[in-house]
Parts: sequence; structure tokens; C-alpha cells
Amino acid sequence: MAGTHQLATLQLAIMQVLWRLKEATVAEVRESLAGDRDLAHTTIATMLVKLERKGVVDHRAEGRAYIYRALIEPQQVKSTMVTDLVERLFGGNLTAMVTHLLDESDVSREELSRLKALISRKEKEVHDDV
Amino acid sequence: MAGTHQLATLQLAIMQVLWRLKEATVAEVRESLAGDRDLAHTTIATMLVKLERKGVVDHRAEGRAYIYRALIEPQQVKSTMVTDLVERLFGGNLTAMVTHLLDESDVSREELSRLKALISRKEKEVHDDV
DNA sequence: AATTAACTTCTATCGCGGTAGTAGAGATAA
DNA sequence: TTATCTCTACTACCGCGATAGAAGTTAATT
Repeated sequence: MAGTHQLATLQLAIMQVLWRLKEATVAEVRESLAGDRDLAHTTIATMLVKLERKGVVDHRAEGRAYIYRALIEPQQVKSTMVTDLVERLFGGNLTAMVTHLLDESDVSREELSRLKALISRKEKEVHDDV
Repeated sequence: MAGTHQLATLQLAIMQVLWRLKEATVAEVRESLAGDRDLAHTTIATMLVKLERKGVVDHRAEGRAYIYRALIEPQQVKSTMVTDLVERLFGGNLTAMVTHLLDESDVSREELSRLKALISRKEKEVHDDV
């Protein structure tokens, strides 16, 4: 299965920074992550090396600094990880997953109507055989 | 945060067996898992010890065998893991998660109407302040 | 030219999930 | 009674995510 990307917590957080900033140095990533997580410069650097070895990021040298860039799209990671969880928790049953989401969290009325609209739109798409 | 249970793949698979069978020996768990995963007897035993140390299963001795039993409900695990993923991938935005689910997977028309019904029911609940 | 600051690289540690081999205890069969 | 079988318990190992210190390199500053 090509293009399937499981990422652990910190790795995902780093990728999200890269997605947001398009490209960034180690220091910039670290800066962006500060607040939630105050990590050593080297921690970020090591993670980026591992991510590069994994093929999900890339770098080019600019002066003495490495500028990193994501090689994969958020969508790919989300797909992999969500699909995987649905598979493992609900045996691949999507409706079961949504049911759980609705039952377990406090969903506001606005959110519910937004979801309803979303489904209607999707229904039309399926109907139109998009 | 008490009652928050992250489980890795094999551990989750074992728990699901216990949930299904109510209680089971190592051999029974192993048997139940055979097919997808053919693991050594000792592997299952070790995992059960780790799960017990984690506080999510329990055992009693019956003759020479240990009979294991789950101490937590499927719901608790699902809640933890789904909430966690929504948090990490979508910043806690539930609608974003559902949107993704609908966009990325092939949802049949039947499933869509089932979801729609689900939301309607939920809307009523919210309205009735359940 | 020398020192300092910023970066990368290398190396190491820790914890944990997953996997399995080996030892020992109890049941069973010959 | 002894040999065999079947379990669990203990131990060890590997890979990897996460974390960071130490060393080496390059650029800037004085």
C-alpha cells in the first residue's frame, strides 16, 4: 500500500507546522510548537531527520540552515489515520464511527445542521454519480 | 484524566475478544485471533499480563489456567481514541472529522440516509435537552 | 584573527509495543 | 512412577518514538 502514512503525535505536530508555513527551519518549527510543547532544538532536528528518512519531508540548505518542506499532503495523512482507526475500532463501519462521534460528544444544534447540510450535499453528489 | 485508555493494535484486538467472549483463557484468546494473526501462545500471555498491569483486564485462576476478563467497556476505549484522533488531526473539530469521513470514503446511499436519520434523532434529543 | 552564536550531526537514553524462547508447575497417560 | 503435555511466568530482544547532550561546522561580530 503506497502513500499510507501513519504519524505519531510529535511527528504529526511537526508536519502540521510545515503545512501551515509551507517551509521552515528547525528553529521556526520549534518556535511554532512552543507553548504546548517546549522542546529542545535537537529534538526537533532529530525528528525532522527521521521524517526525512521516512520520505515525508525534504530539505534544502540555505546558508547554514536547513529549510524543511513537507512532501505529503495533510489529506493523505488524515485518510490513512482515520481509515485505520475506523477499521480497528469499528471494523471499518463508517456509520458506527459517526454514531459514536455524535453520541459521545456534545454537538451543538448549529453543528448538527451543518452536518445535515453536508450529508444532503453528499447525497446529491452520489445521485449525480460524481 | 482518569478512565482514559489508549490501546495499541494488538492490545485492542485482544480486548475485543474479551468483550465478545466475556471471559477467556490465553488459549481461547489466541484461538479467537488466529486467522488474521497467528501468534505464539506466550505472546498473548505477555500481552495479557501487560494489560492487567495497565488495569484494563483482570484474571482468576481456574485449575491451572488463568481466566481473563475485561475491566473496561468498549465505549471507554472508543471514546478515548476517537476523541484523541479528532483532537490531533482536526484540532478537536468534530464536523471536520465527519466531513473528512464523508469525502474520503465511498458512502452508499443507504448509509447516507441512515446517517441523516441519525442526525435527525440527535437533533430532537438536543432540542428536548436530553 | 579570535571569539561567539547558531546549526547540524552523531550518539545515547528511556519507555513501550510486540514477539518469542525457556523454565517450571500441574495434569495426564502409559 | 515416570514421561509427556499444557499452561503460565519470567526474561530478553527488537524497533521506534521521543528527548537531549556533545561535538563539529559555519557565519557573524568584535
